[in-house]
Amino acid sequence: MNIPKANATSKDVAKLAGVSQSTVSRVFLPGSSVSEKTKNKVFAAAKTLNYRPNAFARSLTTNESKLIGLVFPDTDYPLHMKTLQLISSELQKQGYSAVLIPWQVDDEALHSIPNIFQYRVDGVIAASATFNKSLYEECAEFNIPVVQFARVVEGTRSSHVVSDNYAAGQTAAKHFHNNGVKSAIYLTGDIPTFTNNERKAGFCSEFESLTNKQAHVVEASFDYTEALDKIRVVLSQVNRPDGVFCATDNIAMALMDVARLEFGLKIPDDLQVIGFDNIPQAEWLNYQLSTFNQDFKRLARESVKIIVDQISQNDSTLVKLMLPANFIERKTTR
Amino acid sequence: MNIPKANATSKDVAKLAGVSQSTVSRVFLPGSSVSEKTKNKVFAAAKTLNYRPNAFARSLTTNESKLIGLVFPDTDYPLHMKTLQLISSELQKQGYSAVLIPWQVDDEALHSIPNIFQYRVDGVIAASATFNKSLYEECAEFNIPVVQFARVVEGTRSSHVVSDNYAAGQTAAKHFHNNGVKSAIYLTGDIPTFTNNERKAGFCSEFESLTNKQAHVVEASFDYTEALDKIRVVLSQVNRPDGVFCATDNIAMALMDVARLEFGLKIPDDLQVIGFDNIPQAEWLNYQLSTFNQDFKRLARESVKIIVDQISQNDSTLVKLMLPANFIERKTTR
DNA sequence: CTGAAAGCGCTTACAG
DNA sequence: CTGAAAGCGCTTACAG
Repeated sequence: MNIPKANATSKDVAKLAGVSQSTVSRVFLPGSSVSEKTKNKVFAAAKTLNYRPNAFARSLTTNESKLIGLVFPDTDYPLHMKTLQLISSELQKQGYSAVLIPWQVDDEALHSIPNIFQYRVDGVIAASATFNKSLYEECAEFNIPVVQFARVVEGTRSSHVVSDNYAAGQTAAKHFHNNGVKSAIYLTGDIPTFTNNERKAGFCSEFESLTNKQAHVVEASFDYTEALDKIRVVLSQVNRPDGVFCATDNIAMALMDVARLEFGLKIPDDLQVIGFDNIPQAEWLNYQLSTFNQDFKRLARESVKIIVDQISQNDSTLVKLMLPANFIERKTTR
Repeated sequence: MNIPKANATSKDVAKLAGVSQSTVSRVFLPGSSVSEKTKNKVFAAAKTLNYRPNAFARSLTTNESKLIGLVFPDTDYPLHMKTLQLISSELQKQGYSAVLIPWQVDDEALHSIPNIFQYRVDGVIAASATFNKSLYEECAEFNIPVVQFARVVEGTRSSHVVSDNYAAGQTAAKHFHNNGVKSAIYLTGDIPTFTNNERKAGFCSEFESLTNKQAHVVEASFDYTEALDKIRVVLSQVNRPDGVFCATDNIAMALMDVARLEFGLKIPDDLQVIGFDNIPQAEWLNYQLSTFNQDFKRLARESVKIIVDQISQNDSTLVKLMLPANFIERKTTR
């Protein structure tokens, strides 16, 4: 076995196959007119030399990189990995690859962005809710389409694919009402996001219109440990709530732990809980949390579709999709 | 405000600044000799035109892409996101960007790899334990260095940075012995990995040499739900174990849930549990799991350092690092 | 269907 | 310190 040259070029392949370099190029371009015979010769030569077209050289002439920038969150939420997984493999199906744009909120933002734009990504998928707007401006400046995944940063104009958070909030309120909840609260984290606000608004307005009572909003934290103290305050109140809709499953679990372990409350008898996200822990024996499931697979597919369409058709139409989030009833509601 | 041209080139900048194109190029190359004066002229022009050097064109001449392929796991384990985060920002500090190589175990493997090699990544960091060897072979063929992060695929020759799993296993055994555990088992998942085997070996051999009793190994699943039944079998045994070292925190939590909720066992009184990974849930009120913490930050830093060194010095020395994993004692051990 | 040639936007010896 | 020119490995009109 002879060792193939580390990096064969189309020229090398051409020489070995006895054709011109442009012919080799055509062979690797889908839809070009090449005879079966030369095609086979070229493939054979390419195989011998272990040839792969150089994507950089291609980008230089075609002016598209087939690279999508992926802005991803800096938190450790159990779902994000799956998200990345889905987006990235969906991208691959369409012939694109994903370049990571890590986004640290507390970073000297100016540094990481320019870096990434040296690679001329064809588009950006943003799966982070908490980053600032400079990225959007930067993209606009370079005419790079961006689609927001499962969230929308306020004050930005871009396509997005999200779950219908408002409707989810309404559904939660209806369930509480049907299950006899008298005093409800919306327990949320400290960072306001658009999708979270939607959930809150849907929940509060629906609960009020149904019961004529106001659902209070309590701001704790998206971090389990940091949320604990606020939760203790809530459960110590004289008129303790008997129904809590939580902004995330994570918060819901903090609530359940404190309620059961420190206040000796029974769930759902003394307290009904609904979460949001359907993280893996939601179906654990100890939690069995009623929650909302987002269709991440479809969210991924749709956001990739949008970005690819915008790139290939050079169409800057803003697309905003809102997919239903399904209520999963488990054991924390009656 | 005038709209800057979407994609200014060094030529455009040169014209505006009144210098040659090569001078512009030098200005953006660290360590080139350019006078302060022309440097400023060029920077000004670049700013006006919103110029960014085109990384693809650069790659074409320098023959390095400043891109690192990142193979990441297909599971939803809570730690992986943090891992990605750390590696990717560490990479950024060194002037590299990360391209995602999603790895589906059940994929027509041949399809996704070649795709990625069209981008000529300078190196690969593999953070997935379960993928097959073709990637390694592919990398070898193209002379691309790879370093394995926190795991090692058996039968591959490549650098790696891992925690000292054997020592962790020993530590767990010592703790059990000191705490009076009489009957110990190692509870693991279904997919054998090198690091997991190390943990098991360290635990079993140490427990035996300490107590003269054998520690049994039970194979359940890395998936919470799938692990449940095997756990029920274990706890139903006549001589139920009083100490279980789990391959992951995830399994440990499945064990705790079943033990407490279905068998009414008290932890740590009736059963002592040690996990591995220190996932966020380990410090939740309901678990307070004693476990081992891997220094992911350092693992990330070291693996990036190795890959960058190998690239820049074109040095193919295999580096194998083994960092200590710290035992975090919480409430599931006495 | 195929080849020769120009060009994509850089870097890098080579002169000066 | 600076400029003119070659070259990196492709794609893409343009001829034939």
